[in-house]
Amino acid sequence: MTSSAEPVSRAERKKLELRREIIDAAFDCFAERGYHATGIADVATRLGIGHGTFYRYFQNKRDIVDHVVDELVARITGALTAENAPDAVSTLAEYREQSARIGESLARIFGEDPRVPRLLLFEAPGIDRAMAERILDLFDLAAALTAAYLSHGVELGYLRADLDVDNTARAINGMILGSAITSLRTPEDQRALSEAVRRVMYDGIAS
Amino acid sequence: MTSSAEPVSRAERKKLELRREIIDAAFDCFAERGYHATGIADVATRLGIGHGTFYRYFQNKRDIVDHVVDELVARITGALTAENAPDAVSTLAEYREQSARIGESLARIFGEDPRVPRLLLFEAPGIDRAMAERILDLFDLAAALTAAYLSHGVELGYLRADLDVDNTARAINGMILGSAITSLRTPEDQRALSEAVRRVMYDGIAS
DNA sequence: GCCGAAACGGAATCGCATGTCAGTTTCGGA
DNA sequence: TCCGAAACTGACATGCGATTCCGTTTCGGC
Repeated sequence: MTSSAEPVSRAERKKLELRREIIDAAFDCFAERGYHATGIADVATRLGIGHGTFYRYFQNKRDIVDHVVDELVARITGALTAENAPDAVSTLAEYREQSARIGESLARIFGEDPRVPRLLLFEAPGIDRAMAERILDLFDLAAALTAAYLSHGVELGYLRADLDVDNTARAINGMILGSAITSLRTPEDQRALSEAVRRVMYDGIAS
Repeated sequence: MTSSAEPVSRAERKKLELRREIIDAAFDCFAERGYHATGIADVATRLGIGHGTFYRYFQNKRDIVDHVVDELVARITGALTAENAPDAVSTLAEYREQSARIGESLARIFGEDPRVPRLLLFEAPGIDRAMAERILDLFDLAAALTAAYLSHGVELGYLRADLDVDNTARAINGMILGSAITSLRTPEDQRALSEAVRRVMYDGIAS
């Protein structure tokens, strides 16, 4: 279920492996020096390959940044949805636990590796209109998930009946976004920050 | 008190005027097409001047974006501090009013003109390390102001005594940031969104 | 070991935006 | 009206980085 047809040939595997290494190297470069400041040659040099080789794996510079972002988006949506269906819980305690769990994994993805917020929030939006839209789509997706989560809480009676789920979802996601950005400078007190977020949230939305 | 020495000569005034028009045109271009996608020639053409003239007013491309950002930062810090000293209020009602007022003016700056969030949040961070730092500095400044504001509320007893002012300030600013980003796609329900933010805030932090 | 195909590398190409500069125009004062 | 200074202009020089392309190397099968 992970992938349709596993490549068997030895060469095939090597190829896929290099392809992956290129994506990783590009991620590094883009996050460190910025998209516009890194040349294809930089990415190639980092791997010790000729930069002509790059073009055997990707169409062009724009192409690869899409793949890099694909990966990050997949990682994030994975964390957001994995075993975290909004209707998987049915007690208040479980509900809070789940929210803590989601917060944890998001904080891990964004907080443990500063390259992630730096690329997604700082570099990507300035690349292109299309890329900016992708990032906004990601925000919308997150907002929709959070809203579904809140809706469920309202239905179960854990949250205020008059809660404006859509806008509150955006507000909450904004707090998380703020945490991610803060983590760029202050990777330390991630814990205290997410505690503050949760505190604002729950003392605010609990019925 | 606005400026030290007013230029008198007719020519001087013309010069300053053009200088301003260049900044405005650059702002337009950078926000619409993006910093990297706009050339000096684009800015010049928009004003109907030769692009060589541009260099009589600004050192280079990097120079002007700094001036554009200067202006926006000034506008924002102005809104944040003008007649909004955290200790200017002494009743809960006034306190809420002030928070509403600050929220209003921020929402106006960011919401009324999508170029502002687009440039500050989407374009600027990807220009440069230095520019990214400037944006982070702006966040830090805002966090400090919000924190001071919260501290005052705690002292007066309006807010929870155990409030983690610094981190809560970041969380709150995150909500505002989220609103600004949302406004890029949905300029309509700005009202409902800021109401949701205030609701989360007050029902969360009031003692 | 030999061969053909596929992968690789990096010199060469190409386009483009920045920044310069020398000729031209504008303008204020005499 | 004339003059010199300052402002303006856009053709040009430059540099840089993305992409191409072809000679070279590697590799798997025989």
